[in-house]
Amino acid sequence: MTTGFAAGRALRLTTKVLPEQARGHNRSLVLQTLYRAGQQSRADIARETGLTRVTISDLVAELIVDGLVVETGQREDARPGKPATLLDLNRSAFQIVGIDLSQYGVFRGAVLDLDGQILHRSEVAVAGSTGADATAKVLAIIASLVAEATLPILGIGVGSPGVVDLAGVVLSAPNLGWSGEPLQALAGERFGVPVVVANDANAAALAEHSFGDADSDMMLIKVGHGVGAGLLLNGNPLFGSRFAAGEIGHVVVGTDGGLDCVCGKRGCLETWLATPRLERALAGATTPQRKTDILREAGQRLGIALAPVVGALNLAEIVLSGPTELLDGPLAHATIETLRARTMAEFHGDLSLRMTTLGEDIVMRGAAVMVLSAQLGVS
Amino acid sequence: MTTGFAAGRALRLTTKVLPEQARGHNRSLVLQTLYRAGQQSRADIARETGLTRVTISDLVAELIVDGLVVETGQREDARPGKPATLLDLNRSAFQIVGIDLSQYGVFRGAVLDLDGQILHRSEVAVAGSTGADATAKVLAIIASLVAEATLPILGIGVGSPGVVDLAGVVLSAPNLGWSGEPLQALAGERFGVPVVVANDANAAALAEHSFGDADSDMMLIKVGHGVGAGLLLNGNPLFGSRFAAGEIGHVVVGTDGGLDCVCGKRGCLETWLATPRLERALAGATTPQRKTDILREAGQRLGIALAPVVGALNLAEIVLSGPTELLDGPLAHATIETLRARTMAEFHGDLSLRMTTLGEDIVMRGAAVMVLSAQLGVS
DNA sequence: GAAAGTTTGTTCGTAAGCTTTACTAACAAA
DNA sequence: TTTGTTAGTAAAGCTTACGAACAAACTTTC
Repeated sequence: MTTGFAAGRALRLTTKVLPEQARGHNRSLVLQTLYRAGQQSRADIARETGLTRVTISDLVAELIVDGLVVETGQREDARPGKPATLLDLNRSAFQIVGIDLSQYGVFRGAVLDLDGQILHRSEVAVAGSTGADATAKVLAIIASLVAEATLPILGIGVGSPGVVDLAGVVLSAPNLGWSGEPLQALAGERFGVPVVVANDANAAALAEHSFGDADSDMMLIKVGHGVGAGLLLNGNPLFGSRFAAGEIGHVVVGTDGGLDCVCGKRGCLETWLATPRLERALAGATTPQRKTDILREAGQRLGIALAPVVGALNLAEIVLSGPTELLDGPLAHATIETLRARTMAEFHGDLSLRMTTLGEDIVMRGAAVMVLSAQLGVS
Repeated sequence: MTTGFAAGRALRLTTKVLPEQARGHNRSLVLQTLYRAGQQSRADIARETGLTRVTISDLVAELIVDGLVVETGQREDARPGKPATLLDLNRSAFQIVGIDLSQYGVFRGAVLDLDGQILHRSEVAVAGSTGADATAKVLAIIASLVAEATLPILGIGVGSPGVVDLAGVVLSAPNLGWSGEPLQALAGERFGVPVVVANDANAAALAEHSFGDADSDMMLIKVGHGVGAGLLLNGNPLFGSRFAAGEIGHVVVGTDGGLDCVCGKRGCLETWLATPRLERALAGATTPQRKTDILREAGQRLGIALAPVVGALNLAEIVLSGPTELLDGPLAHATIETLRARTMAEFHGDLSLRMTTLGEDIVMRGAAVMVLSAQLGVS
C-alpha cells in the first residue's frame, strides 16, 4: 500500500468546506471548461469534468439564469443520437477594464472582452503626478474607460508597480509616491463593480499563462524603468511573506563591484538591466561590436542573478517582457547561456527563455485575467 | 465593491469537488485541531472551526469509531454549564516509522509516536552499498523498526537524498546509485502500510514547520556531504518542474572563479560549503583567525547564492541544518550580513536566519510529518 | 422503410452533508 | 429554589450530487 505525498498535501486546509462552497467550485469548473474549449454540450462538459449530466444540467441552468452562459444552437455534425445543444460563455454579456500603471510616464488602460481582446484603448500622461494626484489620474482613466464600455463591466483590473497586498492596497510604489494607497477599495467604492489591484509583474505572468504559451510554473522578468519579476508556481502567483515577491531589481549581482544604484548599494540588477541605463550605455558605444558586448554583459548579469532562483525552484520556463530591441537578441542569448553554465543542466534540460508574445499590452491583459479569475474562477 | 484577489485565486480548480470530499476535508480539520491543541471539547472544536456543534459531534463520532479519537474525561475547571467532555487524538493508537537516508555512510531510522517523539532508533552502515544492495538495506532497516513498534504502524516515511517524484520514485540519487528506484511502491508492497518517500531537505523543512518554530514560508538549507534546500511556501513543499526544487548545491556562486567541482563546473556552492571541503580547509588553517576567515567566506558565499532567492520569493525565514560547530557562528553571521547587504532591507526587515532546533533527527521527524499529513491530513 | 441502436437532456426519487431549531443534562450564582 | 449558561443530542429541512428511467432525435442496419 502506498500513498501519494502530493495527495496527502492536498488535504492541507485551514477552513471548513461547506457543500455550498463545493457547489461554487463546480460552477467555476463548468465556466472554466467553457472558457477554454467553448461550444460544448452539457454531455461534453459532464464527460470532461467527471460530474454527471444531471448535475451539469443543473449547474448550467443556474449559469444561464445568471446570464453567464448561453445556448448557441445545435451541433451540426452527423452522428447517431439526439443532437447536442451547444453552450458557450456569454462572451458578449460583459466587458473588462484593464489598467497598466507600470509604464514610465503614462497610465494606459483598455476595455477588453472576456477573451482578453482589446476593444478600446486610453492613455493619460502621468506628468510627474504623485500621491493623491496620481490616484486621481488613475480613477479618471478608469472612468473614461467605463464610459467607453458598450456592455456591463464584469470588473476592473489594475496592474501597479511596487508592492501590493492581497486587499489591493499599494503598500509601496516610490515612483508614484504611494505608500499604503488603498486603490482597490477606492475604485471599488467609486465605480460599484469588483476591482482587483495587484503587482504589474504578477499580472503579466498571469497574462502569459492565460493568453501566451506559458505553462503553470514560470517566472516572468519585466524590464523597463526598473526590473521586476512575477512568479507563477502551480499556476498560482507567489506573493511572498511581505507581498514583495519578485522585487529582484535591487538584488546585488556578482562579486565584482558594479555601478552605484539609487538604492545606495552597488551592482544591483537594475544598474545592469534597466532600460535607461542600458540605453545610455548603448548611446555611448562606438561600434556595433561594442553594443553587442554591452547587451551580452547585461544578459550575463541577469543569468547570474537568476541561476540560484532557477536552481532553487527548479524552474523550466522564463519569459522576458520589455523592449524587444534590447532584450531579444544578444541579451537573451547571454542569459540562457549563463543560466545553463551555472546550473545543473540535467535538471533543467528543457529550460527555456523567450520573449513574451503579448507585447506591450501584457499588463492590461493580465489585469483582465485577474478579473476573470476573481469573478468567474476562470483562467 | 471590491474583490480579494487571493479569494479569487483560491477558486482555481482542476477537478470536481464532491460532498464526500468536503466531508473528508472537515474530518481532517477536526483531526488537525485536536492534533495541535489537544484536549478539547466538541464545542471547542466547533467554535474554532466554524462548523456547528452538531456537525462536529457527527464527525467526532465517526473518528471515534475509526479509533482515531478518544474521549479523555471531563474538564475540571469550575464554570457554569454542563461540563465538557474532552477529546484528543488517540495518540497511543499508532506509531510511525521514519527513515533518514541522507547521512553520509549510514541509514538511520526510528519509531516515533504521533507527536514526533522518538521511541526507538536503529542504524545500519551503508558500507558503500549502491543500487539494489542499498534498497535491500533500506528495506531491512524498515523491517527491523516495524518489528520494534509496539503499536500498529500508521505509515512509513522516508527522506531520501536526490530527486524524488510525487509517487515516491527516487529519480536520481547518485551517491546511492539509484535512478528511477520506486522505493515507495516497493516498501508499500513489502510492508502493507502506507509509505511516503520524499526528498530529505523537503522532509526537514516540514519537520521544522511542524515541530520547530518555522512559519509557513521558509527555506531550509541542509549542509552535509552535499548542500540542498527544502522550500515551504504557504506551508506546502515546493517540488519544481522536474521535482528537483532545492537542488542548489551545484549552482555557481559569484563571478570570481572558485574551486573545481565534481560536476565539472567551477565555484559551485558545494565547493564552498559541503562539510568535507570545509573540514579539509579548516584542517589546513594554522590560526584561529584563519579558521574564522574560512567560515566567514563560506557564509558569504551562501549569502551570495541565497540573495536572489530571498529577493525573488520575499522569504522572511531561513533555517540551517547541519553540523552546528561549522554552521552556527561566523558562517551564519556572514550569511545573514551578506543577505542584508545584497537585498532590499525594507522588504526583509524581519529576515531571520537561524539553526534548526531539531538537530540530527530532523529528517526522520520530517518523514513522520509526511505520514501524518498523508494519513490524517494533519501537520 | 421499419427496426434497432446511440446519444442527449430531463424528470424523479434517493443518499449524504450541513444547518437550524429545539430539547435535555448538568453545572454556577444568587 | 430560581435563574442563566454551557454541552451535547435529536429531529426536521435544505442543498447537492447521484442513479434509474425515459422521451426526443438522430444514424445505422436489415
